[in-house]
Amino acid sequence: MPLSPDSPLFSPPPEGSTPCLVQVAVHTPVHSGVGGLLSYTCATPLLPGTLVRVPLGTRELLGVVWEQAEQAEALAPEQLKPVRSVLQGLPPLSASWRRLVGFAAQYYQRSLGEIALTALPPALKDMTAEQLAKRLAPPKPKKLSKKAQAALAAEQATPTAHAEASGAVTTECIALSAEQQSVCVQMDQHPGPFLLYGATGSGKTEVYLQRVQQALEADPQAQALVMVPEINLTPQLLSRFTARFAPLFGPQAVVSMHSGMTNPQRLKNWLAGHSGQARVLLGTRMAVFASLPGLKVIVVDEEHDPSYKQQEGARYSARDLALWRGRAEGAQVILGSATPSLESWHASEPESSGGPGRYLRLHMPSRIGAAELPRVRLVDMRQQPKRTVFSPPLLAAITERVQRGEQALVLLNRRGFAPVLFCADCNWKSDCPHCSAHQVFHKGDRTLRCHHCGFTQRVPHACPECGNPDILPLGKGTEQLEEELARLLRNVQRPDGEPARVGRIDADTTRLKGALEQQLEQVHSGEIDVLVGTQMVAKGHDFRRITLVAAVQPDGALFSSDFRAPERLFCLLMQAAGRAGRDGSYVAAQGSRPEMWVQTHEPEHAVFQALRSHDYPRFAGQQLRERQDAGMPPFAFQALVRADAKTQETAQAFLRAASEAAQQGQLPHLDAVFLFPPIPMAMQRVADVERAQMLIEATDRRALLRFLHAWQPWLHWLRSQPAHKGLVRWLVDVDPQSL
DNA sequence: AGCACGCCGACT
DNA sequence: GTCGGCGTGCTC
Repeated sequence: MPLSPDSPLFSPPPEGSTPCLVQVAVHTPVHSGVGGLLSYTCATPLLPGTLVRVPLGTRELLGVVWEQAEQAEALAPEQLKPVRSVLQGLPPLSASWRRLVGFAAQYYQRSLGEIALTALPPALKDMTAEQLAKRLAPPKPKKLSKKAQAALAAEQATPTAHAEASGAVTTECIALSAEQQSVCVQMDQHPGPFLLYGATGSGKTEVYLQRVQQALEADPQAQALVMVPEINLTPQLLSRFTARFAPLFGPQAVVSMHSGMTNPQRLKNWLAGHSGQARVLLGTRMAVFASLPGLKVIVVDEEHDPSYKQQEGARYSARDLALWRGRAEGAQVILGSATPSLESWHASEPESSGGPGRYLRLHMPSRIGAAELPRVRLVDMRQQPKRTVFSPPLLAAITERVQRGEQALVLLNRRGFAPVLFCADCNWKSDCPHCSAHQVFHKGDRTLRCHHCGFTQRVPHACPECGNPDILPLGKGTEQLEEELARLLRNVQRPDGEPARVGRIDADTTRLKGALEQQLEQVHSGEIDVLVGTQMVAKGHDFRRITLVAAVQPDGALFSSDFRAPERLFCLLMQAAGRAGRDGSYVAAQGSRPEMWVQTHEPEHAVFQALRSHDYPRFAGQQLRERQDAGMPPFAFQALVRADAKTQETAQAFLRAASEAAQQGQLPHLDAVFLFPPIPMAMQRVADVERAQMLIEATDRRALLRFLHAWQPWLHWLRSQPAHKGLVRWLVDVDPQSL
């Protein structure tokens, strides 16, 4: 076929005077007139995925070369500026990475550049081509960090790990339980995605290790992505992965990525993933965007955890993107949880029973090492005197555990001494002047602190309204619980004759770096007998001698207006229960039985009944039926438009106007979406900003997305109107995780 | 979103 | 006389 000059295949002869045109994604928001790809000139053609530095206004920004958009934007040639520099030496970001970014941008209603540039390590942004070249030059082998060495030594000391480390593929299943083996076999025979539904302590991590190892051994280029919900959970999983894989694939094989790292560390690990040097990348939700050219396995541990949803900027769900990425890149996705999200549970309902069967559900019901699930004891607080904090039977149970040398964990999801101070004479309450919330009384440093905006004051000596010197703490926080428990147990002795010791772990006691590790160590070493804590300690930690867990006041979540509150409470309690009796041989040796205590005013509530029978499937089934009847997710799709303003009325007026614009603007799929009226947010005012929201619901996901996309320009336009002057910001949250 | 430009109030 | 408040407007 003859080529004509205007054929797309025609490439002009390399005349020095005819520069090429490149499209570049830079960090600009969708609304700004420069929300899309920007055109620049360049002396030589550049491959898509190449990193460049380009001028924008007075600034010079990092950008990513994107493929040519279908309709080349008509811009006068003299308006175009040349690319300033090209970051040579870095392999271009792959087409699949760009597709992931493109999908996320479109799905979460953000600009390409915003997603692309926040997915890259921040250190890259202010780095010249020369600095990067220097950085890339020597791939010098570095020795293991002390931590990694210690972990390595520990794992090699155990015979099974040693056998596996030196063994070949064929020996890999030796240490696995029958359940783990069966799960691995099924994962061999099915492409996924999988929902690995395994009780806490059933050995899900070992399954992850096996699957990752198998993929890495099968292909020297293969890479794995392992995600955890919280930064606190990375160290222990990292040491386990490093111990297993460093001997097999080298000391650089396992790297991590989370927001607690310094910029140079993050750059280093990102480059390790991008270059293929790192075989396993372990991190928090941000890791889902890592450049991993050989990606073959994706693990999302504790997939139900709300932390996978980013709550500012681009509000993406790392779990959902992991599923998309796995499908797009042919990588096997494993979602793991003891209490799966209802979304995943529904998606894994087999077709044979009328479900969508999109994921394969694999069940591991047994705890490793003969550990049994804790017996659940519900204490009916209606039978207790008012204001009881520790019911006598719970206190007796804790006392008994301590006397036997066992440990107990007491959970209360509220830090500080008391959630509010109160004057009985004039009804004054310690309200935050900037938020619709109380200031919390912290006895330790004698302060009143707002947990929403951070506003802090000294505790007043008398009521600021009427001068009454008797102002009282109302309600209990972890600080007070610790104090009371220490008092109640002051005459209780451990088997060694020492008095019982009470400790506390929450965001206040772990503010300093390394404090959490240190305090966990105090629990492990037995220095502490009773640990009081927030949900921070309910997740993931491997306590060996805790045989009793108590949730003191879990009822609050039952009165939430959020339809997901019962699900979240169930997960939390189930996870907390999982902290009890993890070491089966210890429990057996003690001759005791692990217990989970729940003090509640509504013991007959479905959440507690399901907890008592450890029957997640029944609970999920019942919740899903309710959701289906009410037309809620996962049977409908939601988005939230939020407006922040100086007054609630301004915020709501903006949303009302937006709603009217949608009705009148001939937007696509208007008939397929339902716009609820604007309402104040549950936390209505934060840091002197009033917040309102409007729920959008649709039964068709694509219709919802297209509608939102067409709606955006109207929202931008409205914001610039004089009528909405007081508006501080607006934002769209697709698949909101709390309402 | 940045960042400039620009036009009004209280400081040395 | 300047420093600095943040309101508009532009960026390939």
